[in-house]
Amino acid sequence: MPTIKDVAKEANVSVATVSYVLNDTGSVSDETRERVLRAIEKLGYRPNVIARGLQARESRMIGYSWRPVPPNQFHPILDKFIHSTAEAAARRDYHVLTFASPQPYDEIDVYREMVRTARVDGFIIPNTNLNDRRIRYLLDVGFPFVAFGRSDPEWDFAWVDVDGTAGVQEAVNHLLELGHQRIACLAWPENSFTGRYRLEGYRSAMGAAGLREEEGWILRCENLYRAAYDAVHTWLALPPDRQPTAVVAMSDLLAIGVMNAADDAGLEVGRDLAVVGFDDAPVTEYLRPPLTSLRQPIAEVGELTVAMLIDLIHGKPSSPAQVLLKPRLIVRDSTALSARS
Amino acid sequence: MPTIKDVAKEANVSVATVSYVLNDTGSVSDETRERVLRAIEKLGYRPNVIARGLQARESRMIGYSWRPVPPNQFHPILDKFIHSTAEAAARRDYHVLTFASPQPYDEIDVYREMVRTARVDGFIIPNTNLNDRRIRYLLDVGFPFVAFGRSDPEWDFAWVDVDGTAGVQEAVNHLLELGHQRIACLAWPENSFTGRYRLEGYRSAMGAAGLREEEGWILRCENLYRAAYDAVHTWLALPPDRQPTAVVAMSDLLAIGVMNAADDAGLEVGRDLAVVGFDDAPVTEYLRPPLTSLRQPIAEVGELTVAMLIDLIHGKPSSPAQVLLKPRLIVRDSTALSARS
DNA sequence: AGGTATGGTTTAAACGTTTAACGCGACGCT
DNA sequence: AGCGTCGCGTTAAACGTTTAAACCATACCT
Repeated sequence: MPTIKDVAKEANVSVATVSYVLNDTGSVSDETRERVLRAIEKLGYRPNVIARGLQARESRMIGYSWRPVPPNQFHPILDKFIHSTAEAAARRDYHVLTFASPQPYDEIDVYREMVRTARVDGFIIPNTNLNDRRIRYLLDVGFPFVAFGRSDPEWDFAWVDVDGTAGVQEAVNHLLELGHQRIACLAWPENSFTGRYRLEGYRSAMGAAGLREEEGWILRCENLYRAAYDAVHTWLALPPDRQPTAVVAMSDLLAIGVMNAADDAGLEVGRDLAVVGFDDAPVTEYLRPPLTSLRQPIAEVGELTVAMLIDLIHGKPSSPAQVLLKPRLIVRDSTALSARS
Repeated sequence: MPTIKDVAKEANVSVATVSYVLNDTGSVSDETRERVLRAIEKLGYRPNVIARGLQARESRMIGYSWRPVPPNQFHPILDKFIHSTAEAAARRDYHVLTFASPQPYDEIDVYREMVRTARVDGFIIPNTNLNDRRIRYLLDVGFPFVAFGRSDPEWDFAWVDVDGTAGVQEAVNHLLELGHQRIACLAWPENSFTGRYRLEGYRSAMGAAGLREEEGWILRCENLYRAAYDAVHTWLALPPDRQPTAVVAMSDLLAIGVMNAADDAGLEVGRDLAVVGFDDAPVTEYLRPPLTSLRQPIAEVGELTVAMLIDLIHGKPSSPAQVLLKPRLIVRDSTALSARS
């Protein structure tokens, strides 16, 4: 690989002049600039990013890690998210370093190592939770990061999130418009922060419609197919006049569990039971019936996250510091067929 | 961030001594070593990887890029693959830089830029094809890489691949054992190299069973749901005694298209028509009926790819240079129910 | 004429490491 | 006593950049 010295020699100037031409700083005569550019062209020279990084004390790398996807589950948006962040970063001459998070308890070690060795200039933190240790650590050491998701309201940091409350509200309103009154909600455990926002959307939309919260309609479970499947039987054990005719699930995986259990119980999904999922995983449109779901604006999240992070890295305050994006309800047959009967 | 100089000052030695302690080279007395280690501990020092990289002329980064997943399609194994490579790399003190491939024609530009700026020490090249320009380029400039997938047989390079031929053979044999004789194949277009290997598995298994290749059983289409859906109607237009009772599809997405089309045509998948997919996407087990599919040993592919690549980066010849792994047939109800009737 | 801007260029230090080369005292051998 | 050898440590150069500072014409101003 040619270095800046080779270029300097070729163009008969000092390395400083070459550097000035490269960075468009200093003052260089047109004639010399031409000569340098020709030499660069001839040698196919490109500046070494490592050497630049040492001098500038930056790596131009953004760290991004996610927990391994448990077997039998899928990560509906990972590929889109990585792709959009990688693309957004590249446009600004940054790159994304994806690393695997080990188990939560020594997760911080990996972050700390990246910070101390100057491997990355900042982090994207997905999948946040209340009292998130990663966020706590980064705030403590004052290292740049942007979270995809919210955390403790008292903590002041930059984040981008998708408005689960508004999303689920929209889903519930959609069901109400179709004539549903007995709408159930398959929620996540109490400790899920994201789940809280989404459940809040269910509650407020039901309340706004003047429907009181029925005993047994809200069920909580882990994000597991089997748990969703079983939840349906709990609902079916309710007295017929109190059985839900529609279900809003916190994720597509749960929605699939609901759909299959309903099918096995002899209900026709979309007619006897409306189902709404969350995430709009690519497969939802191929399910029978196709699943109505809330699509997250992932490309936008990626772009924004990166833009904000790079501002922070450069010491700018990143405005705005918090962004809440609305998901979009994609209506398909799992709800559309359910009649206003 | 403390530097090696700070440590040296703290321990009252020269920076060279600190470096020797860090790398376990040179000869350092136990007493001095202790002193240095204490200083390192006290300051929380970790060597700056950029500075190390400049000195060693390496980035300890592995580049990995994939083409964006088209809308309405899914990448069944991306998350597992990235995770396993990231993990394997980290164990060897390397990291994975994921970047987004632009359109194929200027894809090489991105690779060339990474090579010239010394951003990465090597590449993982997924999704290979015949006459792959990325491979051609890297061979030409002699830059280390390992491909996930094969390419021109005349080209000599390191690769890891999953044996599509053996996989589809296993699928066909499984169907034969169940009593199927009229087995169709939904293949990819001629220009798909991976598709060729898989189709070859179909042909050889059929041949070995003494079944002649029936006109119209093999259909080719792009990897699109709609195309698979339509293919079923082509088969159903065959005379009843020549209609396939089983289908092997090149991907899970195609298999889903087949399942849905069969369902809509009044056939019961698993009984009237057996279906096999490829990839074992996480959702397959939740389909109705659950889809029999070929699971790729992704974790192993990731581990091997990284191990081989790092050997190459260090100038070792990487033994073995080519690895073919067998996929495993995961039998589910989409075939299991089809009776030997 | 002498002084001061100004434009174009070079010199050299710095970024944080590694490592070859050297220095030096102690030890063992003849 | 003189001479390697060895163990332990330091000095200094190097990796490929950027950039402050210095330098040197030339031109301009009084």
